[in-house]
Amino acid sequence: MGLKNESLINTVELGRAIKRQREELKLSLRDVADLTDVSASTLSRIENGTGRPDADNIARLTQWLDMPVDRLMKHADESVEPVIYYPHEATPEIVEAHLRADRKLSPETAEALSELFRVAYQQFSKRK
Amino acid sequence: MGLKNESLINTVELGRAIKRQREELKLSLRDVADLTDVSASTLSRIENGTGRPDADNIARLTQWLDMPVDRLMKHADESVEPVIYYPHEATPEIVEAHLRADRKLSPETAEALSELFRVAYQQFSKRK
DNA sequence: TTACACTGTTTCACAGATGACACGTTCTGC
DNA sequence: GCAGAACGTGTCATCTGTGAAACAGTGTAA
Repeated sequence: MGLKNESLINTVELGRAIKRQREELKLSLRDVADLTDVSASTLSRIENGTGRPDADNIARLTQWLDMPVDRLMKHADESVEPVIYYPHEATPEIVEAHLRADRKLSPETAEALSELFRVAYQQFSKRK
Repeated sequence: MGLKNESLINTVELGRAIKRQREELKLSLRDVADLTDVSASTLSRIENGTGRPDADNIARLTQWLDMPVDRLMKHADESVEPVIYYPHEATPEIVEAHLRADRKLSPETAEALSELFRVAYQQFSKRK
């Protein structure tokens, strides 16, 4: 899956956006610091893209930018592998839970598949 | 403006959403931990709403929930939203992953159930 | 020049989030 | 009954982001 050492959030992009907006408005680092309740030192680090800002500071700054946080997300759906679960069981209950949660299936379809799977599971399980 | 000691991110809501979804899918804490690359202990803390998760873990979990991060933001204008997400699917691939990972089933049984489910899924899906 | 105000950056002690691991409990199979 | 595994949670050493303050430059006015 995703590498652990690389952040899922594009903090470099955030830093650039902040600096652009700040200079556009001809504000100093400390001006923005006061406006956003982020310290000047931290703001400097963020603008330069060093480190990984915590959630609150990211929230304060995107709020000031009026930018949705999700725009900073490195969407991992680039990965070839969609979504795979590795639980420990595949009981009818679990399959049913998945089916009920599946937006693509109508409730009737989910119900029918659940029932079918349940019967099949029992059949196959008992012949062990 | 905003008080500094209170987070701008509704981590309690996040914890509740995670727990709801996890129990809906009947997954264990460690299952979700493996799926999201968030450690089990951290996940436990988040579900219980203690502490302030860092940005990466929030990103990983909202990504797993298929929930926009902005929905966790405490904007000045308050919105009331207990929203339920149903991001997951029950495609044959996913069910097959479950079956193969099921220690209680023999490989042959898992294979047979996978094939059966695959056929049934196609049948039911196409009749829309 | 001198003195002062401002800029962005860096230092540093500290608070707290993290994951590996251990713990106690509850299932589950034998 | 009895192991053994899986469950959620607690412990703890490590790591890192933080803000106050110090810092080095750069005007700017007397």
